[in-house]
Amino acid sequence: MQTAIWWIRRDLRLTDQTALTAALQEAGDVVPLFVIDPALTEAKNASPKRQVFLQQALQSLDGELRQRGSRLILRRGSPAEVLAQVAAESGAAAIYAEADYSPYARRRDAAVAHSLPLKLVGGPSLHHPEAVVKADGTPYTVYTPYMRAWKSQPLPRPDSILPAPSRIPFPALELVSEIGELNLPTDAAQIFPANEAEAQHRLMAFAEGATPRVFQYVDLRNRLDLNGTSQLSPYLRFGMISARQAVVAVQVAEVRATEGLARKSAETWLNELIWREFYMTILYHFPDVLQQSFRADLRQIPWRNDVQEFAAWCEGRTGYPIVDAGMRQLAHTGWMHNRARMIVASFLVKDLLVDWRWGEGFFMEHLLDGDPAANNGGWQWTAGTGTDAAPYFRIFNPVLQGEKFDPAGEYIRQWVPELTNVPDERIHKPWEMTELLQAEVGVKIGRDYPQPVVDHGMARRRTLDVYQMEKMVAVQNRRGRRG
DNA sequence: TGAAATGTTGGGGCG
DNA sequence: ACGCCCCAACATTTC
Repeated sequence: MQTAIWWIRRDLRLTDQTALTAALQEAGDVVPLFVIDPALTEAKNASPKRQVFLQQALQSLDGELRQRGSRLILRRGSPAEVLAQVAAESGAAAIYAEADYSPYARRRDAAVAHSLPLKLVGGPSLHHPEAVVKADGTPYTVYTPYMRAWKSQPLPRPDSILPAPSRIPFPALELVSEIGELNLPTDAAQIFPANEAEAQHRLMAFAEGATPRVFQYVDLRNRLDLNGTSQLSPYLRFGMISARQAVVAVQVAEVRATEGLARKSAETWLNELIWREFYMTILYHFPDVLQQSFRADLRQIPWRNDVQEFAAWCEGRTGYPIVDAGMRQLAHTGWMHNRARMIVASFLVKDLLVDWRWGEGFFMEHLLDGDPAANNGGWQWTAGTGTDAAPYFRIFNPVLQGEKFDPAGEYIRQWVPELTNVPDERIHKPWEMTELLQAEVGVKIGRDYPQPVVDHGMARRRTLDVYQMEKMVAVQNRRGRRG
């Protein structure tokens, strides 16, 4: 009987588990291994929240494995060393893992493959970053043509989703595992329970059934006060469902949709999954975007980087209720509605003129779904510095965004409770309340809730000036170098 | 997956 | 009855 290692990274599931399936097919016994890698846990912008989520998911996965005659081997250390050690201890002839395309992951895997028989199978996206490229082999840098090419590739059949194996033979060996030593907070009222069953359940609740929520996605997805999105991002991030499963589920839903709006809704959600793969592809082909703006003409913006204003943003006390609600939702739950992400990001970059990389880092420290490709893509989009980015002059007005997407102020009242009694007409601009009204509703602006950290109208004109100047300078520099 | 500034139109008040 | 003005409502342009 041959033994193989199933090296688990960001694919913490047993359903549609191509790497595990390959290991089971090629060898009889399988050692499921997760390596806690100090290069990740001690990296800049590492996230304690995400670490807890991960460790809970590992504990849950260990339980699932035990029901199938296996168990999770958890070790700490450099992956290359740990893998060599476990291979020696178990006599494993091969290591199977789902591919991972981040720059660090590719370096790490290349180093492992240099000395060990590593076989990468499948990946966190449906299509490999090299599979969806232009006719001349170069990558797409604009979303829409990428999306069309993505959809023109062969898509999985619903019956191609692999069921979770019922038995996973483990070699007759004693292998040390640190899984029992995890010291986890037991917070029963978690918003994102970290286990595969929860992920599968959420996908089902969102995309299956007679009238699945995905059929209303177009109408509700931007509403901050309603539960219109799938809230699957942490689970996709850690592969507790596969991208293939999500795509198959939404395709099936789309076929079943009888009316146009339902079909369009399913299509819109699929497009969001494709944005995820678009940004993975961008990072794969342009790893430099983690260091600097994709667009060369916007690399020298004179950011203000006011540390006190940045702190006000981080802590949800900018004085703009919709911004503060988003930031507090993030701090409290490790997740933020996507519309809120755009609003708070626009505010940080375009109202406060803080370097988008500061915001990117903060999000990485707090988001359960924090992923370098998607997070970087989103921030560069907002800053107008990225691929297919928002134009520099697109600046969100936090009051109008609030009025549009949280019309009754319910999202604000949930996360900024000090404003609970502010009337709807003032909930998005509480600083306009008269002294009398402030006294009536028990909120003195400047004492109980902050004065706006900056005037939006002034900030908007300031940013337009700065970006315009920056583009002019870039054009002149190009001329200067040429002539 | 914006918002503000500017332009146009047309109804109604008014002398 | 007519012309003038105001301005809301909508459209277009600009950032």
